[in-house]
Amino acid sequence: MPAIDFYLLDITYRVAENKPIIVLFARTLDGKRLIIEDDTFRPYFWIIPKPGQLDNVQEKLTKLKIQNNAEVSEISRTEIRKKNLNGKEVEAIKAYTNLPRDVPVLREAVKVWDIIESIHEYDILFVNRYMIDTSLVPMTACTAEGKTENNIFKAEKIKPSEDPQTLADPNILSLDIETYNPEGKQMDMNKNPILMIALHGKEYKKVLTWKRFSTQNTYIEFLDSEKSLLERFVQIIKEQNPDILTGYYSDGFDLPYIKTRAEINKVNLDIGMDNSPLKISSGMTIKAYIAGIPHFDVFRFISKIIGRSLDTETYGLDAIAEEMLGIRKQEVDLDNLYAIWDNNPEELERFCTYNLHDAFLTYQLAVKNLPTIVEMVKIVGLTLYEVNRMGFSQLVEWYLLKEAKAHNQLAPNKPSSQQSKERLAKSYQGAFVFQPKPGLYKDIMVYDYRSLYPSIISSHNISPATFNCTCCSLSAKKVPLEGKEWWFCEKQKGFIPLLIEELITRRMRIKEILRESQDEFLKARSNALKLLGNSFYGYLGFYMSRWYSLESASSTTALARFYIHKVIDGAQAKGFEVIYSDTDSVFFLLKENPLKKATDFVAEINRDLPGLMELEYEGHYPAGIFVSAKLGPYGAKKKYALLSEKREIKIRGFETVRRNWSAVAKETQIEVLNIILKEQNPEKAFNCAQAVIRQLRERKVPCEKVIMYTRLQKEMASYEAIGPHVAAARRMQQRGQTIALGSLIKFIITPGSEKVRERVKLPDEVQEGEYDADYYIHNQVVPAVDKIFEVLGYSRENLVAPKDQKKLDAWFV
DNA sequence: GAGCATCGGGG
DNA sequence: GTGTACGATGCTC
Repeated sequence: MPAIDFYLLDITYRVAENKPIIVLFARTLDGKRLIIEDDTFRPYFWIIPKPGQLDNVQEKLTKLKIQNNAEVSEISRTEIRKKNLNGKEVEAIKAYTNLPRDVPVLREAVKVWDIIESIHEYDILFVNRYMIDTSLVPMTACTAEGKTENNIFKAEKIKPSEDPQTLADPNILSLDIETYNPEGKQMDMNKNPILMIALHGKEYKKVLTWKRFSTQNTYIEFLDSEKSLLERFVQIIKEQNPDILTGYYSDGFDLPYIKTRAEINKVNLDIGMDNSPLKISSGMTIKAYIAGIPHFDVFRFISKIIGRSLDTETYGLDAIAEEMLGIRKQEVDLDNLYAIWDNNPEELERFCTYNLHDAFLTYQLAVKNLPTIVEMVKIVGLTLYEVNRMGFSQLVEWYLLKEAKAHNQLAPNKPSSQQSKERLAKSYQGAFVFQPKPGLYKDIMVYDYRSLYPSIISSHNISPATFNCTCCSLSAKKVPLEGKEWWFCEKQKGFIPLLIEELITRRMRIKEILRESQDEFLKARSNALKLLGNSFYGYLGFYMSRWYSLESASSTTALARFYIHKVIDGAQAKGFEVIYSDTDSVFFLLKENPLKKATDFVAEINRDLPGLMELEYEGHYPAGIFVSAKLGPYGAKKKYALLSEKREIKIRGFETVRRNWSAVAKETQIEVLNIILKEQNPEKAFNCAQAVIRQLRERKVPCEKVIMYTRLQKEMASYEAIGPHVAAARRMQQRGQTIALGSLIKFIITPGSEKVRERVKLPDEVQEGEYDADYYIHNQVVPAVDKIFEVLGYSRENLVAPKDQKKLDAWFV
């Protein structure tokens, strides 16, 4: 029988003659598009009868028939299987139906029978069920046997290839649109047309627009209407034939916009590989699907998965591209695009450049993030489209569902709404954070537990199935939680701890290889394994989880507290001064102790740790500063700055660095920390801060350093309190600029005796030196550094009104 | 302070 | 479509 090798890109199904037919969208190894159909797979779900009712249930199932208008739902076939459900062996009936849609109908009918215990896996989408049961892995090579009919390969057998290579160098095409928008942030796709569409591929650049102007740019192509622009867009997608289509928030903006405009202009958007149209599904989250072309929304992936490991707090394209690529967006005044479109089309070129640049950034971000998402696809076993739209808990859940099949486990059900409410109402104790003592320290040793939560779950066999097992009730060690008699099985490894152990050891092996050679794909795999492994703990305590277990989640944190205390107490007993600890890390001072004493101590801790748990050396920091909290004499948690051996400053939690403070405040803070930590010269740092204050007073600070930035949080009309930024926004409106929710407001506070809001001016309205020195001193520079100097014994008054400086005998505590 | 509502991203 | 979102933040009572 003819066989064919292919990369699987996407999957859907259709119904013909009361049979479901799986449709696989693939790319052959030589780059051609291919549709494969498999009509051998049938929907099913599981029923567990009550004890002694197996035959009764089975017989009743065979007779079950639900008539709904012309449609009849029935169980076509049953099988009896021994399965495992949360640690218990059960006899379950596998009930097949004709069509996927029969499953919910029949489940409703069976649900009320009093001879059944429970029903399982009735809500797993048909195509996902297919992916799990066949073990096919998207983006990697698969093999099908069968024959070609009418350009469609009819598969009889289908499986992963012997050597399942990953699709290398896929053809990615990114898109970005610009729209007519006279109302600022408020957008109306039913009213306002698309003005431009930019497309960017590896060797492809194009901007389509429908107003002519003279240009030398060959990538700009003029059309004569929005309708022809959209038609040309469809044509280009078909010509370029991308393996992946990407955009930035294209789920929620670009593609829905294109869809709406295509409907208004009566343009056929049949860009699916089966000629089906672009589908926009608007539930609570809007999604854009194209059959056969995985749609990769970079924003979705970053905001759900990658974002938390980035420094940026906003997920706008500009901030993300700057952090991940080191390239920013082009600056244009988008608020005026509509006016220029109407009145000055000769000025449109820079908007086309801007449009293309956004598509370029998106393309680069897609290339950069694809390896990680592809590794996730390979672990979880669902399509890129699906994985792209999942959060951490869903990734874990689908991974568990896939592995459940392989381990003969039945999946527990999702909670009912009643159950989720009950789960939401419960909480438990989290991580331990050591209250730091404010101070400037030297020779700080930092150790942390490697993958603390995952390694606890694995090493202590934590899972719903192993919780308070009957076999170990007397012998097992209890979880260190007061008032609880909790333990986890010590005889039989649980399904979840087994998987997490696998993830950890797989990652350890990869990291071993990575020590020798830097390989981007192995790095991505390591990253994907880490992200997934770290999500198990959260998953166990997440109220929507199938394998939810509050006992497991709270035992994990209880053990984490136990193990971190072990290090804190042990270090103190050895004579080290512990200055800080948060969740999985401990900071202590070396003082006069030799380094060997610290390494010996840590080796001793490691000897007693079970399983995969390990306390690792994180670093030695020659200097570090911990500042005090807003209130009281104790130190602020999660707020410190360290100097590494490589003489790099590591700042945590100083909010002024991140927020939209003026440059003069930010720069002063960083400079002060640098001098204190690198030169260990508080006096010089103090003088530096005083010098800045003096320069402010003498109006020598350039205006660009005193500009403040705020993004409008509300529509202008809804502001009751007129803060400086609202006053600035009003000024901008008076000058004819369109201001709405989200507009970036730049302003400067100028001198005078009126209220602050009456002294707000826009950057281009002020002369050099025209700023309110007192305002910048007291509201910007001083708050940015006063906590730092407080630690050093300088008071706020010293800083602002320079007199003789206080002399400190010892800078280091 | 709990409970409800909105927002994010995009032009 | 064998599915329904999520976590942070602000506003109101």
